[in-house]
Amino acid sequence: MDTTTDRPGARRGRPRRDEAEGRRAAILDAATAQLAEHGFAGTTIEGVAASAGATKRTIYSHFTDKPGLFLAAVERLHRHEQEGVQGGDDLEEVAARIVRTLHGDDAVTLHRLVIAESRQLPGLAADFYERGPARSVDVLATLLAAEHPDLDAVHEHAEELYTLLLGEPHRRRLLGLEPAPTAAGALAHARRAIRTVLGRSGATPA
Amino acid sequence: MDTTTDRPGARRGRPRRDEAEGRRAAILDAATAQLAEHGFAGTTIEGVAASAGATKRTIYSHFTDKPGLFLAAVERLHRHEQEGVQGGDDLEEVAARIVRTLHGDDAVTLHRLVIAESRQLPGLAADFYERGPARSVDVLATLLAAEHPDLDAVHEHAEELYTLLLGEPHRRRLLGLEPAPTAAGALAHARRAIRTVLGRSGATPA
DNA sequence: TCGTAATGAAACGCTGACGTATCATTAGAG
DNA sequence: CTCTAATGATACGTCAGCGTTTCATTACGA
Repeated sequence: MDTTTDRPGARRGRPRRDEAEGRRAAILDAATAQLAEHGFAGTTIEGVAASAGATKRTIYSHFTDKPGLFLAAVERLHRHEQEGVQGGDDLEEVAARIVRTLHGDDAVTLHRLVIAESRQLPGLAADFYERGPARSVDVLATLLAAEHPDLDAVHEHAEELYTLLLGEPHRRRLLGLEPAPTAAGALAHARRAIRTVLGRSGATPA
Repeated sequence: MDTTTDRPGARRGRPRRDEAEGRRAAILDAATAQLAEHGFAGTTIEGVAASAGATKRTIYSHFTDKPGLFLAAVERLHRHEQEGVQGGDDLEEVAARIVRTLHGDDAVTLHRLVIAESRQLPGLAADFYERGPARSVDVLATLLAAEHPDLDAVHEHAEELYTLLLGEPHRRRLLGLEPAPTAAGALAHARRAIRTVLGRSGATPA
């Protein structure tokens, strides 16, 4: 259930260097889990503290207040996703990696969280879209243009491709209705999406 | 700002028949707005009461408790969406109506709300998917099969079509980044999605 | 070696929200 | 006409959670 649950007999006093680093990460882990499960309003600092084996004292000294903790957790998820969607050379390979990354637990959690709080924090939603979907579409557009030089409306095709790379499986992931796909499933999904967008005929295979 | 904000000099005592009906609807309107904006945990009964021009007394007598109010609001949104996605005869016409309905404020609010609370209420998420996306996919599959008899893997094509009918515009709607499309925009979007799924060539136009 | 920084443990004040109860008032039913 | 049901206005008890503070304790830096 909870891997980092309570640690009742924690030593008191100033922690060692390595402990301090791990502590901060443990707090963010616990915060991410709580935020994903209960949303911002439903998450309690004491719950995070208990789950991370820390105390409110430590959390406040690291993150100032509740919004600070929330933003730090979201920022970390952002970085994870961006690392998983970096460009490559082969369209099919990149598409498959996008499928795997975006259907993973971290990306789905981030996506769900940003949607849930989008009314409260419109800036966060805009930032998410720019750094996430919009950036992925750009990556796909570049590869599409390279592999299919005579394709028109490249950006629109790239957007359709991105939409299909998520598709209903991703919606069901957002709703918590099914687990992440396997690597093989992700590749098959990516191939199918590419074929659909390129018009089944394969339009000018490079 | 708020159309139904406070009504300080409301008459006391038992309301007339028509008043009682309108009151219940006003409470659900206010609850829906608050839930969409702040989520379940962030919504307060007193806030709903103030916004609806009612009192907690009335709300509790109608809906028992906070979850009861939440479920009633979600149920009403569900019915609205289902009314807007009923079957028709023409694929293009039905697809365009799906685009218009699902990009509308009510459907987007419902979608966002269910995603936000999906961890807390998995049953709600499953119910939403069955009554919403899954049902729409079935409607589309029936029309696809009728208009394109030699199309294979009809259900998979219908699912792709549904995904494209939402697409990135719908994701941006969920994130609150853009307004609902116009009727003309929805029709163009539907046509483009159909063309993409049918392979651009138009595959056996009926 | 010694002072300082960072933490644990625990308690505190405060605010806000849920759900209930009381009293006054008015529409509807018999 | 009388009695009841449903509401407004208001206050209340209770509890949870935020952010702070105090004291004890331990690693780190000069």
